[in-house]
Amino acid sequence: MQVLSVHSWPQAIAHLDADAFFVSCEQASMPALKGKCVAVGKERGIIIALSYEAKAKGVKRGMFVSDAKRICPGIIILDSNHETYGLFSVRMFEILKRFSPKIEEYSVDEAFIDLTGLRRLYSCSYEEIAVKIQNTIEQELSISVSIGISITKVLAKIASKYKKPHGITAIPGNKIHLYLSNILIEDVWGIGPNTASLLKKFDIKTALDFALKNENFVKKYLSKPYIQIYKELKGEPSIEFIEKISPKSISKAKSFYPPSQKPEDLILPHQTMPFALSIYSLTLFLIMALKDRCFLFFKAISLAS
DNA sequence: ATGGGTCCT
DNA sequence: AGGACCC
Repeated sequence: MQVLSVHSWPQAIAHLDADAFFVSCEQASMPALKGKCVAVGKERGIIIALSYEAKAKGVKRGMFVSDAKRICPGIIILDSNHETYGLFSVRMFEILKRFSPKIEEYSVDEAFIDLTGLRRLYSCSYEEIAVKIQNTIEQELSISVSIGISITKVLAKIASKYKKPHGITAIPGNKIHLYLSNILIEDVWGIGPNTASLLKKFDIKTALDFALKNENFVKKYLSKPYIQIYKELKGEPSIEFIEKISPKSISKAKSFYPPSQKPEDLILPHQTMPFALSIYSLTLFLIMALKDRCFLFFKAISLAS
């Protein structure tokens, strides 16, 4: 089997993914819930997050609460509390910033951490730095995380998912092929159902099958994002590391049931009022928040159907 | 499933 | 504007 990259660590990118984040936050706030079947999503009647104990009983995300209770009697269903999750998230990123100045906040519960060159500072391997990060978050926040380390973002993503929950997986450049052969093409970050089925027509079933194609093939059939993924799978960094997440737009959208046919439909039904109010409060919020940044302006406040 | 995003063509 | 993909 051929080697995709000869160097072990030309750079070291970690991807951190919290385990069952929303439920972990609830369990950290209410320790009596630890080790139990717990889910979040009571208010809408649909499960949006669940503990590993509940997953083991076959409860799935998107399930009706009523079905979850049937499959898993005794499951504790909680209202979601996004403000709390946001606070845990902020504290988690604060911890990460103690380990490296270069952090990408990818979502509430995910981050990329550039660890390149930090082995000397910590006098240990990249994998051991990841263990220190994992332990610190565990001790200070009572949140369990999984961490993957490799030489590109796409490979770090694969690594963090490789062992979960509470896993640490390091994929050095000279061992990429050993891991990619176990990864289905549809499980690669950025490869959705459409692209996966296209690639399967060319007999590409695993991430390794894709990485071993020649570049001309990839350029012939696929667009830019997929060429980047292809390069990253081979160990060549192509996706930019984004240190600051500043939203380019803020919007509020809602669908109407039944679909609106005429302008009055958007005004008359009383259930559209909360939407009108939220647009109004969003506008007020933006005016307050952007007051002293005169280069920002409203391009559109839209109603979507 | 749904709602909020990004990037690319 | 529409498509594909992400969490």
